Amino acid sequence: MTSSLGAELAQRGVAPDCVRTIELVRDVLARVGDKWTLLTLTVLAPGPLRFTALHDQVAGISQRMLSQTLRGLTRDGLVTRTAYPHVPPRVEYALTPLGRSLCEAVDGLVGWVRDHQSDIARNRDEFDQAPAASTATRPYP
Amino acid sequence: MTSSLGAELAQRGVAPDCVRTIELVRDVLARVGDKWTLLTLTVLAPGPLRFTALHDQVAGISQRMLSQTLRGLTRDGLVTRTAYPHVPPRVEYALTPLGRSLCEAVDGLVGWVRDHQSDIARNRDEFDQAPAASTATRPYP
DNA sequence: CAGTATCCGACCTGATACTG
DNA sequence: CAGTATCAGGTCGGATACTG
Repeated sequence: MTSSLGAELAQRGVAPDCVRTIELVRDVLARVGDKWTLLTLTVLAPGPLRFTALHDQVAGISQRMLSQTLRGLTRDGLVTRTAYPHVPPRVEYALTPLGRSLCEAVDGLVGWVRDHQSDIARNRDEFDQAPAASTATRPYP
Repeated sequence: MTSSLGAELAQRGVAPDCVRTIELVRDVLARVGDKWTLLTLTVLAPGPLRFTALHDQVAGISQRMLSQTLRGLTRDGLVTRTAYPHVPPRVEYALTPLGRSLCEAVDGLVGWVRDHQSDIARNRDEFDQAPAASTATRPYP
C-alpha cells in the first residue's frame, strides 16, 4: 500500500485505473479471506489430499462448502483436481506452483497478524468498554 | 504459509492451536477482504480525511457502509476518529501506525496480485470454457 | 456535516438428504 | 467415495429517510 498502491495514487486527486487494481486485489483477498480458503490452502500445503481427507482435516467444513471452495481454487489455477477412474472414486487435490506462491505471499500477512493480534485484541476491548469517549475528546480548545 | 504456517503444522497430523492462529488470520483477512476496507485504507493512506471527503473518494460506497467500515477500523485501532466540536461537525479519520503497518503487510499481497492477475484471469477463462475435461483426464492408464 | 434508523433483496452458510 | 440438490436461517449491502 505505502509503496505499490500508495505510489499509484500518490496524489489523492483521482484513482484512474488504480481502482481496477484494487478491485482485483480485493477479489483475491476476498477469496483468501473467505471462511474456508485459507484453512484449505494450509491443509493442502504439505502435500496432495483426497476429498475425504480434506473434509476430515479442515474440521467443521461441510461437503458443500468444501467442494465449493475447491472448485473456486481449481478455477483460479491455485489447486489441481485429479480424478482417478477407480470404482470407489478417488480424487486428489494439490497445490499448483501458483497456489504455492500465493501461500508464500500470504505468509507476510500471517506474520503481521501474529505480531499484532494482541494489539488488535486490546484495541477492541478498549473500544468496546469506552464507547462514550468518541464525542467527548477535542484535540484543540 | 510455506514458512510460518507451513512450519507450524509441518506434520499433517493435527493442528493444535495452529488453527487458532489461522482463525485470527482469517479474521483479519476477512476484514481487509471485505467490500470496502481495502479501498478505504488506500484512500486514507496519503493522509487524514473527513467523512464527506472519504464518501466522495471511495466512490460508490453508501454512508451506511462507510460509517460501518470506519467504525470497524477504529475499533481495531487501525484508524483514529477525531471529532472537532464545531457547529458544522468536523470529523477526521487517519491511519494509526498500526494501520500503516498493516498497509505495508498487505503490500506484499498487492504485489503478488499484480504479478499474477493475468495468470488467474487466464486460468478462469480456461476453466470456464472447458468444464467437461475434469472427469475425462486420467493421469495413468 | 456526519452520521443513524429502517426496510428489503441478494448472497453466503450449514444441515440434511440423495446419487454416480 | 465424492460429490450435488434442496431448503432454511443469517448476514451483507444498498436505497431511502431522518436527526444533532
